[in-house]
Amino acid sequence: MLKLTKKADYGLMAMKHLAEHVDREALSAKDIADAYGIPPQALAKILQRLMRAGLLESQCGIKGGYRLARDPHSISAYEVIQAIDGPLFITSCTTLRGECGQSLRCTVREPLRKVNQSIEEVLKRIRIAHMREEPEMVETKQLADYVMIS
Amino acid sequence: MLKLTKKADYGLMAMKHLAEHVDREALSAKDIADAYGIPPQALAKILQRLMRAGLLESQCGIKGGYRLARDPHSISAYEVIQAIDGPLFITSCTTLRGECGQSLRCTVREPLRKVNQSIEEVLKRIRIAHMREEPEMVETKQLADYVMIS
DNA sequence: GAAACTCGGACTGATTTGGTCGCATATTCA
DNA sequence: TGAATATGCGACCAAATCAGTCCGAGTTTC
Repeated sequence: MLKLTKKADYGLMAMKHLAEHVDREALSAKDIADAYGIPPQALAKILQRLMRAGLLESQCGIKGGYRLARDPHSISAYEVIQAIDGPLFITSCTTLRGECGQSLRCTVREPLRKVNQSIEEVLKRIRIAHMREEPEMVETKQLADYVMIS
Repeated sequence: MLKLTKKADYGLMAMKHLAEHVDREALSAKDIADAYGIPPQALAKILQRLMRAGLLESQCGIKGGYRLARDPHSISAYEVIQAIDGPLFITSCTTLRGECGQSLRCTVREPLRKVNQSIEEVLKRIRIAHMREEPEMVETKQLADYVMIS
């Protein structure tokens, strides 16, 4: 129903948290989990995925933990979500190979692919450094005026 | 993982099909299902939902079927999806009541709500009358320039 | 060497999704 | 009038996905 998984939510929260503490030492998965009431083991696996995707640096051992691998201004929500949940497609029939196995005569695939691109672009524009409770975004109504004029 | 359900896909295909045959008699669920290889019973239930949402008119009995209740230019993809899958939220914690039961200190809810609005607007702009294989859409890259300038 | 971390697969229960079945009602037409 | 063909709707089931736990590693610090 067009929603993010909880894992993706957790991942975004963790990344935002790390972005707000770039100065500090590395933060452990438990530290972050406790701060938001997230199940620690669940968050641990999520952070490992973000690590493997190159978004985080990790340090093993006591005093270890995670740290952003890049400037928080350069990390998009899209990257975080994709690292956790894999590639996102709005159409349920689309696969990585790009084809629609189910209905050969599917006629909505192409228009929805465009929608998919729009959503991707929106998510790519959102950087974790910008995620504040009151983000300075251009009113979304305005943006809509630039889509589907045809 | 941010994807439409198959039911929503089917619904959009059916609506598009009906939009292309406004001139004809009412089309039965089976007619449409056969045209795209959709399980007839599954599509029947979807069409009933679209009917209850006021997007379709139905006629019982032999020679019966479905017909668009409104001008296809006035029906958005958003309406179709919402009629089938219910209200869509990008955040997994958001409920109809608007609150995040899980993590009280959830800090990404507000930024994601804005993303949600953007997606809604995009889907509302897409009318089923416009859904062609090669839709005339403004390049999505352009639209992204209007989001998140902060 | 103990403590506190990360690393990663295996596993389980809950929820959602995709689809079917059956029965009731409505309409057409012979 | 009654058979054929529609919609209307709830119940049901199997498969997939999601959310979360468990456990046994390896690493670093002290």
